[in-house]
This record gives sequence, structure tokens and C-alpha cells, in this order.
Amino acid sequence: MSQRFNALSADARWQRVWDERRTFAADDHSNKPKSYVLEMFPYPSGRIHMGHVRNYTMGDVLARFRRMNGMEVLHPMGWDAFGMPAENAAMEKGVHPGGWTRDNIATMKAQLKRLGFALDWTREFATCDPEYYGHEQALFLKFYEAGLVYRRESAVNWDPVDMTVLANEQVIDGRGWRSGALVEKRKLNQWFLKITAFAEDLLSGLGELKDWPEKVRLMQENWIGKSQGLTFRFALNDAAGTNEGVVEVYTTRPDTIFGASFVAVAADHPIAQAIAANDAAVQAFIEDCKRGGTTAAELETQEKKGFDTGLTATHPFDPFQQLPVYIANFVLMDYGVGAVFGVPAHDQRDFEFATKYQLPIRRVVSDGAKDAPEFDDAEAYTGPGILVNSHFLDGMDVEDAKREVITRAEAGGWGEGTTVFRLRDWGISRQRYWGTPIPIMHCDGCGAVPVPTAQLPVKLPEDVSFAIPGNPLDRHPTWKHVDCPSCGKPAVRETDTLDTFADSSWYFIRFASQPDDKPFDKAVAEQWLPVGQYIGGVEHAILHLLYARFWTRALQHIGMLDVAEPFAGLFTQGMVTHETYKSSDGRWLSPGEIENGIEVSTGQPVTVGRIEKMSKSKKNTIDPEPIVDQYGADAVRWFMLSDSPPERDLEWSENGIEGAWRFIQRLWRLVGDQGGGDAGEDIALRKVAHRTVKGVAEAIEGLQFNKAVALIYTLANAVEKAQPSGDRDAALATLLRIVAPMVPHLAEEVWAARGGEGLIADVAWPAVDQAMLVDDEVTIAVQVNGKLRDTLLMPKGVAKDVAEAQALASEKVIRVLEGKAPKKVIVVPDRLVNIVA
RNA sequence: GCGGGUGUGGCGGAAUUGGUAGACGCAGCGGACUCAAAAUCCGCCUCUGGCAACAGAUUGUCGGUUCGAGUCCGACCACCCGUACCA
Repeated sequence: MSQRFNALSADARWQRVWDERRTFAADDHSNKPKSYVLEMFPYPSGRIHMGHVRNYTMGDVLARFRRMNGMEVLHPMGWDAFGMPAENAAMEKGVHPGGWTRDNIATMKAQLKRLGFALDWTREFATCDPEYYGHEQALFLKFYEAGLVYRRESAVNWDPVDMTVLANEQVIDGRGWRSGALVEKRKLNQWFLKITAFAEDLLSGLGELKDWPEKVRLMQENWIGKSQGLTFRFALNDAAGTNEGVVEVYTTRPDTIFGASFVAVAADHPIAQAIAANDAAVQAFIEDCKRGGTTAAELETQEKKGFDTGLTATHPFDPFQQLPVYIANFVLMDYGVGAVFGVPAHDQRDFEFATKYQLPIRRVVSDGAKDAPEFDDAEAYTGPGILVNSHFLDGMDVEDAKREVITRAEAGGWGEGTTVFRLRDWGISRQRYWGTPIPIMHCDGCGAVPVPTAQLPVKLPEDVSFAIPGNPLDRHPTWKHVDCPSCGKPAVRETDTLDTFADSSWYFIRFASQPDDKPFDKAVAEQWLPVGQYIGGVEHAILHLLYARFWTRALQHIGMLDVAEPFAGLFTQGMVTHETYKSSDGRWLSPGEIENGIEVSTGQPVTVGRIEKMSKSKKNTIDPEPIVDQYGADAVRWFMLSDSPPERDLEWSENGIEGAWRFIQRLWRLVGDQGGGDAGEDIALRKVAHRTVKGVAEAIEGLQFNKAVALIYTLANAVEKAQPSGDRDAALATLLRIVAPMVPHLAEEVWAARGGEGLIADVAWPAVDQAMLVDDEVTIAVQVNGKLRDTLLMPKGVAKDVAEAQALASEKVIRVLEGKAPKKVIVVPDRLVNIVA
């Protein structure tokens, strides 16, 4: 074997062999135990970035490891190919979104191939393939039949200059990103999926996902946001005291009802709308509420504004107390019933509102220190406590008081205890071209009519223009004009397309089974599902993962698939980061524009900024492809796995990849060594080898690749230092196998050179001899008052009193004790002795 | 604003889940080999004081529980992710 590992030739050779032999094509009919390893499929943005490399390397190591452990592994790849960037490219460069996307896919596929991932490319598809989105349309119609789809008005960001809907991302500081116009909310009729029908199931299902990160389950739980509260009605009166009907409110704090000082309704609440009909001032205020975008962060942080309607609401427990009714910009029509009562002393938002409009602030829950009705603290008290100034509730704790108010409201017939979820139905309408057409037609006579299944897929027209803003489907001359399948009269197609989250809500099912005539085959898909290990960025912790969970449950609900949870195991990996650089005049600079701290083009010194996520805007990206050219796939893979724990950020560094490359070469020299055939024993080395095998296996299964790497270094170090022996030869053979999932090209090359049979990709993971894992000696720490003073080498399992006696006999201990008698001695077997003096 | 997370040497991190803090790697320093360099190999490497033995300090900050805290509890600080039309 040559002195150096020639990565470039080895990479190409083995990638070709794996391709030709279809080594990683999963067999639906295998009788081996099945394992589905999946990484979140990429959006074809142009080129592979380091985040992809890291994500797919992790999944690849696990997939290869499971193959070596006798499993039939499904490890597929495809493309999340619909989305806004393709339309942006179309507008900026005059290309077709489809062509742009296809080109990107070709580039990125070639780049992925060069990293030697053990992927089943036979199952590849892109979500923009009509074969895929046609089946998605079929699923949409199944959901429609099952009553899980409906249409209603909902607000979008509206750019009044470009006359177009903007994504939240396209609103910058309240203005449209192209026109610069102030964005406003506008209501459109849009399609929704009834995810709230599954709120309870999606919540309780989290309990079964024990192989999900706790943080993701928590985030989803809070997102679904189940709360118990009271829905009740205030009698509504005008200024003259005449009854004007009722206003219904929802609250999670019925206990604080005696602290109420106002009622607030949303700007689009029917009461607000009714008053506005003949009051210009109210109308103006409601118009004012429409300013700005639709994001929660914007709504929550904007200035709290209210408009006093002049109406009052009668307190249900006190007919003499009248609460002013406001229209407020912070009340959302989408949550609860679109109206709340304000308790300034015990809700921070209400507190700010009351302060601004000089409404009473009355304490009704004691914080333990104060209980007078006058409230003079700087902020609301929202903690637990005992009710005060609340008539019959006085003396109760918060929970008891909630129950008491609900009981009385129900008895009095003016309210009921209700469960409300924060989760809102999934708005799936997008006023855009590059997405799955929603397979509905609108007929004047018949209303919304589903496209007949035989007419699927509803394909996107190719001849579209992006010269002007707005949805090209809407202004296409012919595409939307059809005959109603029900009555035959002229009708129009729905021109909204589906949210791309719909595409990614079932792609993992299509990977498992992809017949031509239906979205998937139930029995085949169920063989693979749920996905055993799903890996991707934590930024998807809520939306994508919740939508996919919902979609799967909806399929189960309509009997198409008997799987409740799509992803049994989830792992969220960290980002790849890099230093940022700025020129002397404040421009971002890419690493390539700098040499030795000097900007090459100007000769000016460069400022090194913070380490941040690689992004085009900060110019701190490193293109993986030239790195692979220079160092080979294995070095890149090794670097991606080393050092940083996978769930944390990984800082890309030149030193890091250099170090990985050096280790690859060292490994090559080491495992390339044929060994001397020496029969001698080296029990210590044998122990290290077996421990390493066990430790690496556990680390890979636990996706703790940095630990696996550290263990492999330890074994490599031990083998290098060892004298020739049969155990050394065995350790080398072991080392080769355990690095195979991480550096597969090098491993195949050595395996072949050493005359190994077949591919190392198909070889079994080494067996562990349990006897090699036990130690007969242990090092015991000796502490005085918890401070380490000495260590003792003792036989494993030594009796407590022996350990104690030896510890007390230690010279160092005697010196520290200075003749004082120990008060107490704590002995932890095989671990430590702590002398309390 | 709200929800979630992270914080340990010069750097990335490890720590048997309450029991010897700093494994392993990177960088650095010293040495070997070489005419020289690269590569490789050997050694040192948390900080402070000390020639050393050794002593003291140290896991974002402050406080608490415990024989013993990186790990548990409370308060705070900084940064990151998400916030429903970016994917």
C-alpha cells in the first residue's frame, strides 16, 4: 500500500462501486429487522452548504452502523423543491422557477454524491414532480371529504403598492421588501386544515415520544397550549343604560374576576364592526389597527392601544359595577373568543393598558406581603397566592377560586368551564405560483367543487411570467378556466397553492412506498414507519414536526395508514458557524477576500467579528465542494463528527479540517499495517479494544459522535504504542471496522487491500467480550472535607472498612488532619473516601 | 413580548448522572529526525504563587441545599432558536 491515502481516487472508486452494486438500496422484502434513518430533506437553494454536510454525515454514520448490525436500512434522499426562493430567482434573473430548481437539484445531487453517503437514490423524488404533488392533491381531497378542510377569512400581510401578499420574511421593519410601502393586514378567503381537531391527540401523543429531545416536546406542548378556563357573558349596555345584548369573553383566570376593570374586544370582533358601521372615529381606530404585519412578535411588542366604545359591561357578580368596553389592538380574534376582561393587577399587558388609560388597578390576589386593594407595584403580580378583596372568594387559593367561579357561572347559566387551545388551524393557502395547486374549482352554481380524482394531477402551467408582482396563476389567460365537473357550466380553478409545509408533511411516507397509482401502499409503508431516527435542525422543532405529526394522524383518522406518530426518534443538530470579517469601512468580507488579517484587494486591515451561523448575508460561508476536492470526503466527514457535540453549534475552522486530514493519514498508515502475525498476548490492549467497540457503539446509537471520535483516538493511540502481538493485529482489524461508518472510503480501500471479502459496508460490527470490560483494580479518591488529598490504588470491591483504614493511614491525610480526630468518614465503594474533620 | 435552549482552560469539548474537573482533539511551547523545510515521532501544556515539594483559586454572575455541586434549588446576566406566509 502507498504511504499516503489518495482520497480523490479512493472516493471516486468506492462511490462508483456502491452505485453499481446498489449497495444501499433498501429491500422492502428483506426479513432482517428494518430501520428507517432519515435526515430532513434539503431545499434546493443552489449549492450544498456545511449544514447539509453535517446533517447528512450524522445520519449516514447511523445508517451504516445499523447495516453493520444486521438491519435492513432505509436511508433515502429527495428534494423539498417548492418555495419562494425559486420565484425570487425568476423575478431577479428571468429564469423559470422549475428550471432553476431542477438545475439546483442536479448540482446538489452531484455534490452530495461526492461525500459518499449511503443513500438509497432509487427512491429519490422532488416535491415539484407532478407524480408527487398529484398524490398530495389526492390526499388533500381525502381530507376534504373527511371534513378536515374548510375555508374562511384570514389576515395576510398586504403590500398596498405592489398589490401583493407578502410572507413575514418579506416584511422588513413594517415595510414591503421591494416597494418599501408600509404593510397592512388584509383579509382573504383562505383554505385551512383542521389541525385543532387533533390538538388533544397531538398533545397526549408527545408523552409517547420518549426518544425525542425533552426541549422539543416542551416547545410543542406550549405551542399547543391547552388551558382550562371560563367562557362567560357580560350583559352589554349603551351609555343610557339600555341593554345591547351580551359580549362573550374567555379567561384562564376566572379567579381574578373581582379585579376586572375593563373589557376589550378585537378590532375585527362583531361588536367593534357593528359600532364602526355608524361611527367614523371607531372606523378610523379599526383602520389604525390594520397597520403593520401579522406576526405574533410584532403584535405583542407593538404599543398597546385601545378605543373606548362608550359601551359598558355589567359585572356578573355585581350588577352595580359597570366595566368600560374597549376595542384593543392586542386582542386576537383567532384566540379564544376574540374578547377578554382586563385584570390590571394580575396581568402585565392589562397592567400597561390600565396605566395608559387610567383605569382602576385593584389587587385581588395577595403576593404574601400585601393584600390591600390599592396596587402600587411597578408591575403586575402573576404568581400564586390567596384571594383578597373578592367577596366570597376571600381566603381561597387561586386554583380553588377558579373552580368556585366556574361552578357559580355554570349554576347561574351565564358561563361554562371550557378547554381552549392556543393552537390555531393550519392556513394552507398561498397566493403564489411555485407550489402544489389546490385541487378545487369554484362554480357560481355549485360553490367549491373538488377536482375529480381522474383529473389529477392538476399541473402547474409552464408558461408564466414573473414580470409583475402577484400570483401568475391568477392572471394566466387560460389555466384557471374550466368546466364545473358537477354542472358543466364555466368555473374557475382555485389559484392558491399549498403551503410547502404540506409537501414536507408526508414525504417520508412516500419514501417508504411509492406506487404509481396512489400516494403510498399502506402495508409497505407500515413496514418501515415510523421513522426510527429523524435528524434535522432545531428550527423545525415546532412547525414542520407538528404539521407532519398532524398529517400522519389525519391519515390514520381516515384509515389510510395505521401509524399515529411519524417519527419515533428525533435528533436536532446544531448549526455550522464561522468567524465573520469586516473591512476597515464596515463591509462584510468573505474568508477568501482575506490574507493574514489584510483585505487582499485594498491592503487594509480586517476586523474579526463574532462567530455566527454561516450565511450569505454575513459572507462567512465555506463552500464544501472545494474542501472535498482538497481533503477528500472522509476528512470532511471526520471533521463534521469531531469535537462539537452534534446538538451544539460547530465552528468551521481551517485548523480543524487540517487536523482531520492528518488523522485520516495517520489512520491509513495504522490500519494499512498488515501486522506481524505475532502470536503474543497484550491483555491491556485487548481490553482497550473491547471497551472502545462498546463505547463507540453506544455513542453512535446515542448520536454522540464527538464521544465516538474521542474513543477512537484513544484506541489508535494505544495501538500505536503497543508492541507487536496477536492482540495488536486484532485491535487493528477492530479499529478498521469501527471507523468504517465514519470514513467509509478509506475503510473500503484498506479492506480491499487486506484481502477482505466483499465490501466493508456489509461486514458485521465487531463483537464485544464482556469479560474484557471489567477492571480488577480501582483508583479511590481520598478527600478531607470534600477536598482531594490523595488517591489510592485498591482491588475492586474492597471492603469499606479496609478503604477507610487505608485512607486514614495516608501520610497526606495525616498531615492535613494535624492530629484532629475525624468526625465522620463517608465511604463510597470503589470510588472515594471523604473524611469530615 | 412570549416559548425553548446554551454558558467548563488560549480554543472545541469530556466528566460513569451528586463522588478525583479538564478525557480526546486543536492551537502553542520544547526536543528528535533533516543541509534545510514539510511530514512524522517524543515531551510539556487551567490559572496564581513557588526552584521545587506544595499551597490557593477555578465550570457565566450571586446566593442556597449537601460530608461532597459542573451536575440539584432560587435569583440574575449574556447569547442562540422559534413565534404560525423563510425553509
